[in-house]
Amino acid sequence: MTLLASPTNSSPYPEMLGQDQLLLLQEEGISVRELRNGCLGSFRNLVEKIFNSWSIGELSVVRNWGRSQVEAQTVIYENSACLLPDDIILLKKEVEAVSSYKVVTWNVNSVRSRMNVLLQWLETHQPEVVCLQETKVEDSMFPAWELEQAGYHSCWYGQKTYNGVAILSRQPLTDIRKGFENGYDSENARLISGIWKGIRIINVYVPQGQNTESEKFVYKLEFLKQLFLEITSGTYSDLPMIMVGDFNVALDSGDVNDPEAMMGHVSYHPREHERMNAFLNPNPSKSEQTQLHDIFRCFDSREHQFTWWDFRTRGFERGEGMRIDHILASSSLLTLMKSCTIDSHVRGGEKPSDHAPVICEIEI
DNA sequence: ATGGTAGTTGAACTA
Repeated sequence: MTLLASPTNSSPYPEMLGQDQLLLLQEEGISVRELRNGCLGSFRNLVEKIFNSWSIGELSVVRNWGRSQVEAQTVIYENSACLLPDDIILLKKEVEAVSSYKVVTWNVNSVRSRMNVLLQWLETHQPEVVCLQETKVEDSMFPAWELEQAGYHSCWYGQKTYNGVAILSRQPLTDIRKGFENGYDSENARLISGIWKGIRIINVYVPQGQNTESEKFVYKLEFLKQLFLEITSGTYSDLPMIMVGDFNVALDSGDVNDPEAMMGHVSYHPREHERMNAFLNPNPSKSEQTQLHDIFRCFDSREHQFTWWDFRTRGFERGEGMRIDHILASSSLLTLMKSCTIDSHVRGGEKPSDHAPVICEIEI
């Protein structure tokens, strides 16, 4: 798979040490004295390499004070550090070039009014990619500078008062796309995507739909249909994808408070489920990458794990909400996903959004 | 069945 970075296996030592010594350096460690004697080239160069590796944590130096009974100690690197002949140099084994990253979706219900909460949350959770919905800010006013101070690049697609989406990331995304490729619904800022580590990150804010008799419900269904067309078009389907956002659809009976009461109402309606199933159900005509999965349900089968609670009914305090914010990912990413959680804690905090962040951890 | 709250923009709209 192209998204996997090849592990870096670049020891600086092969040209200065024999293969046996290199192996010994990793397994048991070698004393500075022995290294000097077995050095193939200039010992000064070798020491220089050792100091460099030491300073960046690639090796450790163990001092045993002439192999006396005194307990050996690991010497912390510092500028004035020196090596003694009996010090043992131990090269840390090549750690796999795999890291864990948090990818987040969060309907912030106005990014500007949520700025303090958002910055605090970023500081605490250190996510890699954060997809925001309902930023409610036109592009010229997006708080990119403050987010940059917090260590995040941003791309955004907004409008005045309503809607608006943005993606924050430690590394800048590439090939950023705003809105639908075919021009559908260009007056509403509800869709943005970009490529991160060979994965297309798609961030969407699906219309809420008001009620099933409303024109807005028709719009919601059409939007979901267009979204499916968008991601199954040739220009998206080559890369694995993580599609996240506020879908305004609870997928299953466990995702609403009272399924019988909710059935047929907006956000829990068969026609909405039909549209969502287009993404989730296996379909031989779909490309491999557009077969998506509800990542939260890969890890957590409990009922009532909500991501949204109504301000008006004091839903959070009453424990009544819906799971309508989702992280969907391609089949090919499933084995890389390590967890998926909802941070409902922040929903109970100061000046919360009505939605909680959903976090997945991916190992790449 | 209604209205409850929050956000934005300036009395009405969306969620």
